[in-house]
Amino acid sequence: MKVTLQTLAEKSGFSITTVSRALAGYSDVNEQTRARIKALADELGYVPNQAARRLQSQQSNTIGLVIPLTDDFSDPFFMELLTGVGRQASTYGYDLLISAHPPGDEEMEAYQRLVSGSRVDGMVLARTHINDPRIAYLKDANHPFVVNGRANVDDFPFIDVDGFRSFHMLTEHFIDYGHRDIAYIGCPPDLGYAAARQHGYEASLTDHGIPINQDYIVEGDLTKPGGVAAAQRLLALNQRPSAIIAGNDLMALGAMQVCRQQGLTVGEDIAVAGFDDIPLSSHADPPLTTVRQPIREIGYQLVDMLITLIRGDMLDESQRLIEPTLIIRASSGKPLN
Amino acid sequence: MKVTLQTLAEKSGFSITTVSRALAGYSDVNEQTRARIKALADELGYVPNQAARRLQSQQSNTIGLVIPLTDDFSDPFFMELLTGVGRQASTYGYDLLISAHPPGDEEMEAYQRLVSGSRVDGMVLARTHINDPRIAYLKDANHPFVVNGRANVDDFPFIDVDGFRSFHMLTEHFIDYGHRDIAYIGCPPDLGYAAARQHGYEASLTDHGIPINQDYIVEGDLTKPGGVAAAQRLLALNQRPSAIIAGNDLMALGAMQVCRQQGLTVGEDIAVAGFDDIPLSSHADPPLTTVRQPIREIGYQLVDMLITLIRGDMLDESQRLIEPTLIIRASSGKPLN
DNA sequence: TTGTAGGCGTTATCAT
DNA sequence: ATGATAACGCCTACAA
Repeated sequence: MKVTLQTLAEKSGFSITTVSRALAGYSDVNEQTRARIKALADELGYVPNQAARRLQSQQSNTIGLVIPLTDDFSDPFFMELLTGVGRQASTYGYDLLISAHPPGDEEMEAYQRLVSGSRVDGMVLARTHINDPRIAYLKDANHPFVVNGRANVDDFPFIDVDGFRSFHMLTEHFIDYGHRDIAYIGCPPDLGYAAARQHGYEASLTDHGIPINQDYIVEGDLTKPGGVAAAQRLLALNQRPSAIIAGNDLMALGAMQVCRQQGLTVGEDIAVAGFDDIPLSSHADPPLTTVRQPIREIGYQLVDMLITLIRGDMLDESQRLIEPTLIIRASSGKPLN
Repeated sequence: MKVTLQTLAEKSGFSITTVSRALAGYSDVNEQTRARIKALADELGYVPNQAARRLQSQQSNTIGLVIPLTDDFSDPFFMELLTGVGRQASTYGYDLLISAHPPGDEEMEAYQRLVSGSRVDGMVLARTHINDPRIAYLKDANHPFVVNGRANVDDFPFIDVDGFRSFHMLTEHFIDYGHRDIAYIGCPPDLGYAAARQHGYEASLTDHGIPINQDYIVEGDLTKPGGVAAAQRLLALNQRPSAIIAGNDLMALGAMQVCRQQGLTVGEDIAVAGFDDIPLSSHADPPLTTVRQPIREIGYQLVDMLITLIRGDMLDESQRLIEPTLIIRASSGKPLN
């Protein structure tokens, strides 16, 4: 049932070599011969065996992507990234290998299996940590990889949305609306983008001479329950904030939920904003003000970069900071007077 | 830089065979020898080359999943499925190969590449069509596969949520609330589950002696814009329905949007329900009544089945219909009196 | 307990 | 224009 070059060779009377080259389009094959072989291949439904091809070519034509599995996982971020990466990979004729890993699991092992085992030609990393062992490993292994996000050492190819700008914009927006008591639900500090986001928030306050109130800065874990917990702490303060900026939309949605439960009308009594613009956000009640990062587009570009690296070509621009877009919705409320 | 069995053999002084078997845990290797070889392998960071291993074993230890890429794509369904499948696959030590395909593209070619090219040991199919060429192909190729969803011939392993029951339940629910003018936004009829869902709806009406009004049955395309279009037609009817059941949540959300735009308050002036319970639904305004299918759980079970098939074992139960859960939310409104 | 000798399917090199 | 041969890295009879 399995058709190999061998099969075609026997049935056609030519050698394996000739069959192989006829199919590969080499010029030194008689057109008659080629036609006959191609017809036969079609007829028998020949499909090259990838394992053999890879063993021979030392290439896998596959891109790897590790998805961290949180339990909270309807994470739309990865779906979008996956979509972008998968689509673009397929246009290059590359497969996409997904490794889905429970958190805490030895994630590094997954990387080693993929990389050193020659399963993939290159890796796409996302959600980087400040000291990311994966980056260290891939750099050390001298294996092609691209990153969405940054780490403390930035001497590797990455594409990221400008986190500083994003949160600066959000904070400006609220200050613009008249808020001064603006709280911030941060991201886990070990994440690559955590610092930049918080700096953006703080810088905007400072720009306007608003002192930074440490009570207004709480840490979140990127999940909705995390947002709930954080917001509860903020609303329990003696002087509760009039606006809350969350490090991502999921946490912002959690915060909104708490506000509602405590009888506050989001967009009137309190303003809330997030970051990501996940689909949920535009449908939330009220729709959530946020910052959009073009994740799918980032996925495309990541693959472009990665393929370039895999081919051994030079990157004309190995680090891109993408301009975010502020999306103002009803959760911001109206400007205070 | 690459460490192969060859490398270990040279450095250790043993033959490739011995090294191979020492690492594979064969019993006929001197424990001293094994220890030395293992230590060496660790030290040098040996990782088996997958391509070679696959070529030899004729197995890929990989499961394939094709994701259809619609442009409307924030489709949470596949993310959930992917999560379930990926997670379970990894517990079996299997990789997950994703093929993301633009719609209309020769999807079949993707399958052929994966299957006949020996890239994957088995396939997970989702969103099946009524006459699904993929199923025909995989059956013909005698290649292990499992399906989420059904087709017109059901002699293959699948797991599906009971679509008939689901829409029967939804319709019962609305009839219970006092509705009689209940419209249905259907799914593309070529989808495997389309018929069962509509039958569930119709059967419930018939059970209660409510005539089936063809004007109340319109076809949708599973997208939100599709739901918008369908709802617009329904609301333009002389006697507009008092309740709308959509074939999935995305369309239901589109319908809700139209209702709002036309000045109707969903949950009061008109009732709306969907199917899937995507994350969006619980956050919609008002939250959407729907039916939940445990997608991730289905993903686990699909992989269990598939691995069983790959190993050549028998399935004790090759077709499972899963009981859906009705989730009543505010979009149903209160019972009419 | 260890080693030798194939072979998995493909491509590249070198003859013919 | 075509074919024989080797090699990619691994596994597994079969020998020793």
